[in-house]
Amino acid sequence: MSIGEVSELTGLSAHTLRFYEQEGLFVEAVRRNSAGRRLFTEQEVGWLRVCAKLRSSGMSLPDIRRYAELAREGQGTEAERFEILRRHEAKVTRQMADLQEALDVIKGKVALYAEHLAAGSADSLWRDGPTCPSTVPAGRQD
Amino acid sequence: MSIGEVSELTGLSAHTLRFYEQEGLFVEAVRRNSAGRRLFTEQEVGWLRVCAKLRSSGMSLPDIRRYAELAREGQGTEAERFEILRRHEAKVTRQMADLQEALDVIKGKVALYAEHLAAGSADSLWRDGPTCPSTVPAGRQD
DNA sequence: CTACGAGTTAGAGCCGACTCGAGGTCAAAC
DNA sequence: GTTTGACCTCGAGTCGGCTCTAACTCGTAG
Repeated sequence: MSIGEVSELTGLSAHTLRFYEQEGLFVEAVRRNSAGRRLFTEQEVGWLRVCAKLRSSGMSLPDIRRYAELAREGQGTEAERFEILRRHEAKVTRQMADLQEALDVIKGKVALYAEHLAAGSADSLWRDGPTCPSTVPAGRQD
Repeated sequence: MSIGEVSELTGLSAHTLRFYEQEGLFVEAVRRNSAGRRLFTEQEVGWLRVCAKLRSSGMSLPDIRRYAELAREGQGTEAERFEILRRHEAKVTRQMADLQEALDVIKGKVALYAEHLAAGSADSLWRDGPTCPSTVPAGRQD
């Protein structure tokens, strides 16, 4: 497969694929054809898809590289690879919890605004005009 | 409250607080004492905590600034503030889904390794020595 | 034959959000 | 009266991960 095809299949730009090769993210050296163009295997596409997930969940390139290095070395490195994965799993789980916390705050504010806006539009049914300055309650609304 | 106290309370560094002021993230101009030092109110601490959540969930500084500007303008801007919040809520929800997808992939691999390692250690009970080269099965394990 | 499209390299540039450093002011403690 | 520590401003530096550019090489189609 050419770099363009792999780019299509993985959603990673050709630039990024070359960059990843340079960064040592591939498990095996990328093969080339007679003209020096990269040739990718299905297996590499699979690996790149995994890489994409690791990246999108915040694993750093050095960590992915380390993992790839271990996979390259093969047998005997499983324990460390496992460790890397478990650490990342924990990290992502934390991330999700943080995000959920933020989401709760945001939802709280959204609900507040929804209420406020509903009340506002109810108001404008009673009074006349949108610029009517109503009594502003104690706390500023931000 | 001094910048140091607010830093404590919000978890944002003093550098970051000054930076945020400069970036126009505060709803009102930050007050100063006679010596030119910043004085913060409880309200501002509350807002900064919200900012921290917005940031940690990936809202950009320009978006937070916009929101703060609208809050500063006060009445009549609620609808747009609401919109900003709803858009961000949707974004965070998407983020969580993506993260969950990545987490599923990672968990799948973790499970695979757990299995593999359990089998490996079972092997080493039967054979003698850790470097014994067993028959490598078809697919490379990465 | 030449134009096109898809690839190649090395290296520079970009972006957001901090983060840090230098050099200075001020108030209170010793 | 000087030392400490917390603060100030301004501007530069950092970081990761791309992203883009320029100049070049191929192989094929018209």
